[in-house]
Amino acid sequence: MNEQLDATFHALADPTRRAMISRLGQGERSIGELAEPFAMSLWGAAKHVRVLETAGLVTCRKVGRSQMCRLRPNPLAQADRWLRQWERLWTNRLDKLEALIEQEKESK
Amino acid sequence: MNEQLDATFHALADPTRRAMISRLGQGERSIGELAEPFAMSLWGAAKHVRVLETAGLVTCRKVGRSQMCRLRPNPLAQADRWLRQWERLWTNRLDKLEALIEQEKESK
DNA sequence: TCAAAACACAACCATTTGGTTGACTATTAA
DNA sequence: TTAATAGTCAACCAAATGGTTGTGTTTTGA
Repeated sequence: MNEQLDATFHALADPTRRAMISRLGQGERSIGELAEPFAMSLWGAAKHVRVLETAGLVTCRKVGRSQMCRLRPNPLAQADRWLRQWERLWTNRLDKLEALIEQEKESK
Repeated sequence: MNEQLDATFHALADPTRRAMISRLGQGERSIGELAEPFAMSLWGAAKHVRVLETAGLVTCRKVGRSQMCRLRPNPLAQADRWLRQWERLWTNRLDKLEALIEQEKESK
């Protein structure tokens, strides 16, 4: 249970892996496609994908000679829940959520 | 900017540090008080506090011979914003937030 | 059939992490 | 003044991280 949070936050702590998640947000991608934007070997990228996979953030399935990866929703929701616990403590105002969603638009 | 997210998620990826944050949610604590629940040297605990501090999650001020630490709100809000970006993509329903807040109550 | 593509795997490397200990400094209390 | 308390610091250690290369293996396309 706590290990899940460990793995999730650890997986998110690397900019390469966050970029991969962003990429996967646009749809299924192969490991090669995920590796391509980075100056990194294929095997290096595959290890990042493996971290995301063992953290439960991503699932992969074999399609021909490619490994197609896609996002899984549940684990981030758990991490988000943990964070929001503190946000609530600080703000004490739930309708601040609206303002955050506005900021999110311009940051993406 | 991205380094901030790196540091924040990395700081949160350790159960000891998350427990320290929980403790600090109840109010200011000294480093010794933060170390006490763990079977860990004082210096080990101080290093965890230093990670939280350099990630900007915590600030410390010297009070007598003690170092009093307390939470800072902003960085977690940024991490939360990042996570919610994906939650939105998956759910496409903003009012699911209410259900998550319900779950949060029983988990704490 | 045969070569290239997409990946798996082992082995290796440098750096970081999470932890320790022992000696030191500064503050407080008796 | 003296002794205990709270924390700092340097040095060290084992294990994990993030990366590489070289060598397979499987699948596809020509």
